[in-house]
Amino acid sequence: MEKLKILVVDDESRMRKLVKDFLVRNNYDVIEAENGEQALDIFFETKGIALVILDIMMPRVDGWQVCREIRQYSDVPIIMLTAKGDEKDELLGFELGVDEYISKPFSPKILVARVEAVLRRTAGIDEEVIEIGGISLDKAAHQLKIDDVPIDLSYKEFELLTYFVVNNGVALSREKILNNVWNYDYFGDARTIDTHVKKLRSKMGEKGKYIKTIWGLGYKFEVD
Amino acid sequence: MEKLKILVVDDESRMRKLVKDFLVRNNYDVIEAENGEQALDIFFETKGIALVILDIMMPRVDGWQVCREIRQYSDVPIIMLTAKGDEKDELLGFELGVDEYISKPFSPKILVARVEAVLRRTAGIDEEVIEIGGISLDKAAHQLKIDDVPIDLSYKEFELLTYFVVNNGVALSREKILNNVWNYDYFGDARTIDTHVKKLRSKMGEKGKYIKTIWGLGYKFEVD
DNA sequence: AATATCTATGACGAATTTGTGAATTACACT
DNA sequence: AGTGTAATTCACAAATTCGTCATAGATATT
Repeated sequence: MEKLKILVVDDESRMRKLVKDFLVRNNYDVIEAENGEQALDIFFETKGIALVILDIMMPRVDGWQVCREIRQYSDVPIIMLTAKGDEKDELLGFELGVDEYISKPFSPKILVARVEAVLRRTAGIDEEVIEIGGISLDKAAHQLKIDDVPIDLSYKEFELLTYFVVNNGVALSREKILNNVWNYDYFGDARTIDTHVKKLRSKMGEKGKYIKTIWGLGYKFEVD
Repeated sequence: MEKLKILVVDDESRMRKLVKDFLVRNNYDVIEAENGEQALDIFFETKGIALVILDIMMPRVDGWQVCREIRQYSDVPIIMLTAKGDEKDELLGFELGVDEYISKPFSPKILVARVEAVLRRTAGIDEEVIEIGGISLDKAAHQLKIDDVPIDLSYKEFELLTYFVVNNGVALSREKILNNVWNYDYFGDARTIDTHVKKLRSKMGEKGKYIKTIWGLGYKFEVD
């Protein structure tokens, strides 16, 4: 998965650096803006910003103003940096559609925890679909689509294919497959995997060849 | 629209009364519990609780424990009442899936604002009429129409069909269906779902096929 | 090239799951 | 209590899946 982009807006460079450091260390991609105008410019010119962290207190165009403008066009989650315990701020913020608050001063852990909570709440909802090489696996619907054509799989077939796709490019021994797709208490014939692979390949048509046989070992899913 | 039910859990009756008053004044229906066990009993016996407000500090079964137990079966939004500025609490809470915090002491406005923010975030699907593929479900009137022809359903049938439609395209296990359409304390035969599905399908005529069987898993509502 | 080992495939049947009609129970309203 | 409706359970039929096996084919090793 790609890194998520977070736009950090604060007029104090010291504060920006602080926030950025924590986030970068947690594998986010951070873009900085040092005032409101710049923030809006960057936001509307940059695609795929997953979250905006806004300081309220900024000269000329303050955090509220930035928030309002963004909200006219976007539902991107917004976290506000606020002075400790200012209730009026929080109330205004909820009306403007702010997702979360962080009071200064804050600890790195709180920062990261709230960022992740917000992202989980917003983006996390439908991360249930895996797509690769024209193959789409919708875990929620338990549905395979190949080039947007729905293809019915049995329960086991779906589980097996999901396991293959999640481990894209990794060679999997039969034992490993049994332990992960079957219950641990299954002690039957490992050859049953072959049979399921056969069915998968035939149901998947042209794309069936993505399930590769590794002689003497097992199988590997790989898109050319 | 009906009043939303909020479960308030706190061992101090003074605090419960305080919270209740604010919420009642804002047109919520408040249920009280004075300890963790009672909270869990009430929660799992009462249908349609839209939000739980939990005090962390309670004797015997504390707020965390209650939160954990609820989260095993339900995604109901949870707000925690916490002592001011306790970071460790917040961090633990995010892991447990807490939606929001309110530090004591708090003002009525903050309380109501956060409650509404959380409900707005989660309760999103609250339309009166759901329409999809020629099927129209009027929640208020408890009436199904198929191609504008009214069709009478029993209470359970309507609830079940609503649950299917709201989760359009999502595979639902029998267990999940039981937990959401039946009360949490129903421990009867899951096959009763089959019977209701049968009746639904037959009453829905041609559109009955939208309720699909997922062999070895459960059911899925999906319009082709 | 011969041999041994591993994999692919089609067919079959046991086991499991689901569909369905009928019987039973629960429950509200007279 | 009696009636009628809805909800649940039950029993059996129908459908589907899963694993095994036998055989054919493929790959590596000598």
